[in-house]
Parts: sequence; structure tokens; C-alpha cells
Amino acid sequence: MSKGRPRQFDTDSALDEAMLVFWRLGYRGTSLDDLTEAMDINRPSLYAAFGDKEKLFLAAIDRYREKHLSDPIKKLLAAENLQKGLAIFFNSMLSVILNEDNPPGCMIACLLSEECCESDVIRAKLADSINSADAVFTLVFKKNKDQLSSGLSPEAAGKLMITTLHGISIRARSGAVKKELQGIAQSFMKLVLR
Amino acid sequence: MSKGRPRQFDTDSALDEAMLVFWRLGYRGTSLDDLTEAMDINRPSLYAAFGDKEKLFLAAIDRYREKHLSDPIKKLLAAENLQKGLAIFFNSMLSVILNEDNPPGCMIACLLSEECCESDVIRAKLADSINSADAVFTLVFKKNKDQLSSGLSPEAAGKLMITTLHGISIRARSGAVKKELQGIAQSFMKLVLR
DNA sequence: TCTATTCTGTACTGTATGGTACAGAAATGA
DNA sequence: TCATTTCTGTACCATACAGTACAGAATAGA
Repeated sequence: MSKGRPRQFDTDSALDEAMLVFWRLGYRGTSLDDLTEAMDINRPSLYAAFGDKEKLFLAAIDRYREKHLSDPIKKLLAAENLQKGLAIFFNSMLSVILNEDNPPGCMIACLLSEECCESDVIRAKLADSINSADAVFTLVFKKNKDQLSSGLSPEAAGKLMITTLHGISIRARSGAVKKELQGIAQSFMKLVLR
Repeated sequence: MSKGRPRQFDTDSALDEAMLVFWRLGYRGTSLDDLTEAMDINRPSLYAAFGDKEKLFLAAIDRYREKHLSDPIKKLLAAENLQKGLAIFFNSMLSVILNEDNPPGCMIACLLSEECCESDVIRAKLADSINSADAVFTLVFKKNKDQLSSGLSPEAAGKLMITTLHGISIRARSGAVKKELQGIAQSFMKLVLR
């Protein structure tokens, strides 16, 4: 164990709490009091462990991607065909988006429209997230081109897929229930699959 | 002319300026200093003319709908067929969303994900906007059911249309250029039209 | 001109904001 | 036991926030 008084909180679970607050309130909408209360630590501890509000925010985004996005993507890539892959992906994303323990909507999608006028670092971070999401689906549609609706390139289908997901996320944010969002996802799948 | 000192600013153009600020920064993100500076009036004048920040915000949303949404919808309804109607609608919405004089994205879509945790009045106002948008497109697809891709009800197509528009709006917010957004709109039209 | 009315500009209220100084608490190694 | 190091809690800083009191300016009607 390193010298000095040991940290009396778990950094990872504190980061989880911070992620939830930013997810619910956005970057600007979250105050340090919101954070310290949720994380159950005081300000100097927060600053010592995470730097400042912006660094904590960036870490929270990474945490979100690793905790809530990587699993649906893995399932998507492991599915035996495109139809099943998309269904599983939408299903697990809807679980994230509508889980009562989480704020509604996809954190990335929410923050994208909220924080576009914030610092360049934050905008770049969010743009990076959207680009890598596009890339994942372009790849998936490229691998399953025969199952794709005719007249659509894998790139176009990938972008449309992510666009639909973002739209679903906004609708969740406005209070839509699971059945409505499932319906939208199914409509999209009907159209995009051959 | 009514008794007393006349107002030394134009209420409508002041509201236009307020709309632009809320569009760019959201409700919570906008300060009264932001507003009074953009509207070029001082606080007591703002409060006398518009009530308070929340009332001004609700008025700004109405202003947005009437100034930027009613025209694309009129063009959509007047088009001779679904294909042309959708193309004209997307085109005029993209002009709004990407106009350099405006903040990026659709104001309603942006605010929906930003202000979901704000007051009930605001959430209700935004939910109302999304519902009436759904209704317009359900009607359009109902009237042109023969041109709709098979296997999709007018309601489902309407919801998917608005969902796609919201997704496009988020992408605009993150800095996407016109060509990319046009491509997404075209992909959607390819799929949704018979 | 005088009074009633309405708007404007300044200057203020109390509260919340992001960030930090500093003293003391809890661990380590000698 | 004692010095060193690291973390914690309180109390603070300057600034920004939404909203308002109040005095004075500009109009209408008499």
C-alpha cells in the first residue's frame, strides 16, 4: 500500500455516480454540489482524484462507453446474422436507455445536442464517439451486405442506423415508453433488411 | 397609442433574438445576461414584456415553430406526391438546421434532450411538439399510403420519419456538413418510399 | 402645464457556481 | 515513537445567477 492516508472511497464507483449525474443533467447542468453529493465525497477529494470538472466529465464518457455500449456492440458482432444482430443490439440498447436506474436516453446522444457549444475538448470527444459508432455499423453492414436492403451502401446504412438510434434516444428523453421505441426500432429493421 | 411611455424596442424582434439564444444554449444554459444582451433591452423591460425566463422560453418555442417549422410543413402538404413532399421537407429543414445565421440543429430536438429534467411545463410543451410532428407525418403517409414502402403503417412511418429528423439534428449539432445530412435523408427516403 | 401612467437604467438582493487554502486525520516507513 | 505523506472536512474566495426596488424619463389625456 502506498504511503499516506488511504483514499476512503472507491474511485470506480464514485466515477459511476458522476457518470449518472452528467447523463441526467449534462455538463453545464451539473454542479459540483450535485457531483459531490452523488459521489459522496467532498470537493478536495474530487479534485485530487479526477483533476477538475471537465476531466471528470471526459472520464465519465469513457466509463459510459465501456459500461453500457461495449456489451451491445459485442453481442451485435457475435450474432449469426444481421437480422438477429440488429434485434439484439436494439434490445440491449433499449434496456440501457429505459433502465429505471439510469437517466432516460443514450448519454452520448443527449450530450451531443447539449454540449455542442461547450469546450473544443468536449465537442471533439463526442464527435469521436459518433464517428466510431458509424464505423462499427458500416463494418457490420459491409460484412452482411447480402442481407442489406438493395440500393443502400454499408456506409449509408451505418449512418442511418446511428441516426435512428439517436432519434430514439431523444424520444426516450421526452418520456416515450418501451413499446413505442421498440416499434420504431422494428420499423427501421423492416426497412433496412432485405 | 396607449398611455404612458412607449416601449423602446420591438417585442417581436426581441423574441426572435431570445429564440436564437435559447436555441444555442438551451434553457438552463441561457442566463438573463445572455438574453438581455442579445435582445438589447434591460432586465425590468424583459420581465415587464415577457413575464419571466420560463414564459419567455415557452414563447420562444412557439416563435420557432411558427417561424421555422410551419413553412416546411406547408410545402410538404402542398407537394404533388410523397416523394417530392419528403424531398422538399428535408431540404427546407436542412436549410433551417444548417443556416449559418441559426444555431445548428432543430431547436425542438435539441431542447428535448437537454431539458427533460427541467420543469413539467417545459417537458409538456416539448412533448406536445413531438406529438404534433408525429401527427402531421402520420396524416401525410395515410394520404399517400400507395407510395409507402410495404409493411409499414402510416403511424409507424410517421414516427420513424420524425425519429430520423431528430437524429439528423443531433448530427448537425455535432458539426456534420450539409452533404452528410442530405445523404442520410436520401437513405431514409429510399427505404420508406415504395 | 400638470397629473397619471408606463417604460428604462442602475444598483441591489440572496443564492449558487467552480475552485481552493488550510488545518487536522490516518496511514507509511524508520 | 516520530517524521513524512496523502487524504478529508470545513470554511472560504470571486464570480455568476434569477429576479426586483426604485428613481427618473417619456408619453397621453386633461
